[in-house]
Amino acid sequence: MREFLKTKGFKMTPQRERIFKAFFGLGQHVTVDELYAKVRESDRSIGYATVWRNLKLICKVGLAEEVNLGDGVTRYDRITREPHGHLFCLGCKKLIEFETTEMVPGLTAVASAQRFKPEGFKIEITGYCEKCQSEHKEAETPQAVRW
Amino acid sequence: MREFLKTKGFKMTPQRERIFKAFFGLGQHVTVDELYAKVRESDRSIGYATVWRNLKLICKVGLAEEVNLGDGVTRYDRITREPHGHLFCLGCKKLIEFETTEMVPGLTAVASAQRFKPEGFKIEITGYCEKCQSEHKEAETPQAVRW
DNA sequence: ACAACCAATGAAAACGATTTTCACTTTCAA
DNA sequence: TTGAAAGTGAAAATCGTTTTCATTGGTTGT
Repeated sequence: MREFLKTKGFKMTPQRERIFKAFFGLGQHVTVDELYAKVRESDRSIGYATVWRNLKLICKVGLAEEVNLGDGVTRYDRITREPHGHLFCLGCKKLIEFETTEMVPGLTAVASAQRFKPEGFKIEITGYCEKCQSEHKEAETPQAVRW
Repeated sequence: MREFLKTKGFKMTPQRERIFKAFFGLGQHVTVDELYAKVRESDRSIGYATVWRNLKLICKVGLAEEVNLGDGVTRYDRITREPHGHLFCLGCKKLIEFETTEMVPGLTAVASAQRFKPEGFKIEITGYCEKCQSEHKEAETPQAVRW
C-alpha cells in the first residue's frame, strides 16, 4: 500500500494506515461519519477532516467512488471487480447491489453515439424493500405542505 | 392547472402561477437558483423559499422529479413521456438525455427478483462531452492534495 | 358578501454535510 | 541530516437545503 501510494505521488502516514484499513474492513457504501466512528475506535486523535480527506484520496487513486442517492449524504463505494447498480430503499435506506455487467455494453454504445467519453456508469432503482413495503403508507391528499 | 391543484389539495396563488409557468417554460434539469432567477424577472417580490417550496410541490404532484448528479446541486426534471437517462459532462456540467425505455423491463425484473417495489429508475453516465474531451487534461501525479 | 380557517408567502435564521484555512507536524528524497 | 512538500487536527467557512414565524391571502360554508 505504501508503495502503491508512492507511485501515485502520495505519502503513507500512521493515520492513513488506520483509515485505509478501517475503510477496507467495513462493507460497501460507507459514509464519512461511519468511517470516522470506526477509525476513532482505534485512535481517538484522528480528526474528521483527515478521514474525509483520505476518503477523497481513496477515490482519487481509483480504489473507491462516491455514490449519491439524493438523501443528502455521500457514500463511498469500494470499486469491485464487477460493475453493479443499487436498489435503494426509501424506507430503511438500505442498499442492495445487483450486477450490471451485461448493461455496460449498451450504455457504452449510447455514449459513443453522442461522441461522449464515459468515465462511469450509475444505475439506481429507488423504491421499497420487501420489509418496508407493508409499513409504507401512501401519503395521499396531504392536508398541508410541511417541509 | 388551478383545478388540477385543487384535486391534489393545494391552492393556486399568483406566485404559484408565475413559478409554474416559469418552470415549464424553462428546459429540463432546472436548479432552484435558475428558476428563482427566472421568476424574479417577472416579479421581484417572490422569495427564494417560495420558489423552492413550489419546486418541491411540483414534484409532489407528480409533474417533476429531483435529479442528483453528485455535484452538490439538486436539479428538477420535468417528467416526460418517455423514461430517460443522463449523460453528465464533468467538464461543462451539461446534461444530455437518452432514451431508456427498452432498459426498464430489465430493471423491473432485477427489482422483483429481490422482492423490491420500484418507484423510480436512474441511469447516468458521467464523462466528458465531445467539446470537453480535448480540454480535459489527465490530472496525473498530483503534486499535492488540495481540496 | 362575510367570517373563519388554514394554506401560502417572504425574510431570515437554522441546519447539516462538505470543504477550506491555518499553524504545526511528519514524511521522504537528496 | 535537513529542507521542501505533503499531511494532520481543530476550528471556521461554505453553501445548498430546509424550517421558523409572523403575516397575507385563498377557500369554503353560511
